[in-house]
Amino acid sequence: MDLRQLRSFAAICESGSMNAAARRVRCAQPSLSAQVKQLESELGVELLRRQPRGVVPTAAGSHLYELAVDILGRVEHTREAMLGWAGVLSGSVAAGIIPTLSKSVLPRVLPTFAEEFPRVDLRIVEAYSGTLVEAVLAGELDFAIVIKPRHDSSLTRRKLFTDRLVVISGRASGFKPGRMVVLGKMAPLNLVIPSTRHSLRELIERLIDNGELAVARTMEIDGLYGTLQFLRNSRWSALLPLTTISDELDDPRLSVSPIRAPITTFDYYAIHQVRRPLSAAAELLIARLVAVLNVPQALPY
Amino acid sequence: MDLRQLRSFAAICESGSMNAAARRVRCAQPSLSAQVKQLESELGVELLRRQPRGVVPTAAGSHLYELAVDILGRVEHTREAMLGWAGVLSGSVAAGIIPTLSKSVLPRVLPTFAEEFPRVDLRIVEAYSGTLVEAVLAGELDFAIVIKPRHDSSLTRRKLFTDRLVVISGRASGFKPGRMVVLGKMAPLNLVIPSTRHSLRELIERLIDNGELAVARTMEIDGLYGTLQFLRNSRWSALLPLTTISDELDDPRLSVSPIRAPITTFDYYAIHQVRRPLSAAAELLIARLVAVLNVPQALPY
DNA sequence: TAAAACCTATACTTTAAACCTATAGCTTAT
DNA sequence: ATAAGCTATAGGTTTAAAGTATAGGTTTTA
Repeated sequence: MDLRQLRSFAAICESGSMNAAARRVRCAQPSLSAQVKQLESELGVELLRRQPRGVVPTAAGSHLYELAVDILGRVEHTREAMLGWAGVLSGSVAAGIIPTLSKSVLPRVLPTFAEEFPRVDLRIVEAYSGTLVEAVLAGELDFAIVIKPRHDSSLTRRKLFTDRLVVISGRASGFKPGRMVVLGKMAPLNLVIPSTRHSLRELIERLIDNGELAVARTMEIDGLYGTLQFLRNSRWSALLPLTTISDELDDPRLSVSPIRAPITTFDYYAIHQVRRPLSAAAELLIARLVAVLNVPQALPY
Repeated sequence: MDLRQLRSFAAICESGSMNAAARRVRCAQPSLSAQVKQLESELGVELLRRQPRGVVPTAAGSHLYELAVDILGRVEHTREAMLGWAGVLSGSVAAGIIPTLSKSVLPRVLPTFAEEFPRVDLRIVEAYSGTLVEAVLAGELDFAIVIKPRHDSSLTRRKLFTDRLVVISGRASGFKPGRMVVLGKMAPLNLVIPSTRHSLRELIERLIDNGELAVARTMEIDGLYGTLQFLRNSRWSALLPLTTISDELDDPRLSVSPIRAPITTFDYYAIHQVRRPLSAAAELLIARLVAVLNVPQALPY
């Protein structure tokens, strides 16, 4: 009987399926199958009832789950007690982050964080909000930072930061950098918009539908780098979060225009499972991210 | 952090030395060295202070020891709970037994025991009392069955059975099988005696010194099979426990004579560490041994 | 009713880690 | 001063775990 076996077994019980648990524990499904089989062989008891839709713990399996959770908790407590002895922040953090934020924020946070806390095992997943929410719910991520968290009773949400959209265009389009604009008074734009998987797509579409933003043509491009590269060489524009393009503010081939009206702000939220409180390391990582977000994004004009 | 590492670390703390712990855990010493090193590296704390005479746990090491013992105990409890679910006796038993008993008793107990309890991991060590006591004290054996346990406050002793010496001789010596004898009235014997490592040597020497047994010549032979083979082909005799030679009672080349006087009885004791109570499996093994010992050794004459 | 999707179990290969032997380096007894 | 005892390191071997591919079976869908 091994800690790894107990961890796997607990994950299977909590996931209700070996496949889901395999994704969560980040290993191949046959490994879990073999581990459970080994456990059952060693203990001489059937632990899981294999069913077409997954697995269900037997009475013995449920009992083992209770005991295993207790043991695993104590092991974790022991590890933290020992690491606390040395005054070292430790643990593992699996965080999800939307591409919008990852481009500008991660490079400013991760290097120092990783160097400052070498015993913290970091895993960063970049994906769209929907994917991240699923991953958090499946237990694959400790937390995620998203824009529009869907309401779920098993999720805790915490507002981190309010961002604003800006108009970013190629210089060829003739916009004067730093000049505040009122969307409704602009000439119809050639607008690059993200795919529907992107949370901001909805916000942008609403502006257009409400007549607050006139568009001549639209083009759907997914991927920030591709969008920016296209803008640099064209007369097209895009609506992007200020945070996202903070590195491009002084790019001579781009023009960034803050929006005076209408209100185009939106919020970033951290979400995590209610039943899985964030570790100290995770809290600290969030704090670092927020700190970088709060650095004033003064337009340098 | 692994259960194996915790087990090794606990054994090292209890042994006070990696070498002693290696013998106890039954592995090579470098393995333990590597495990501790790995543990220290992972936890970022020095756990053991290496000293010339062994190792001493640091403050962090002592704390880890407490936590590890708790965890290991719960793991053991979990295993037993699961095995109890299936109604299977299990565990591992390391038993020491003196050659005097092993020859006649083990063959009658071990086969059925091993078959009846397939999940019990058996280890039987055959050695003289002194060696066995040391092994029990070192934690290498769960218990041992010996004749004259030396008094030690950390050992628990339990009387199992009272045995008696008999005179066993080659038929050529002219003794009538089954005829009870009074040692003092016998003609001087050519007597085979065991080495001083043997617990019964002292008892036999006392008989001689007290004049209760007259000997013409003595010969020291260690090893039961050698002694019996020699007796079969000579006019020599030996004083052996009745239990030991119960299989030779109807050997036509040997003659066994019970002793009427003086008292030549002695006792077998089970010993184990006070701080390590016997497992259910160990208790059962002892019970089986006693049961076989108590089978009446009626002389078939 | 047939096919597609999903889940678990097995066979086989590859990769990783743990173990063992031998030995060096050091300290304490004899 | 030499021998004995303890821990640490190096190198080679072996065992065990993980991964890929796939078979077998059940439910859902077209």
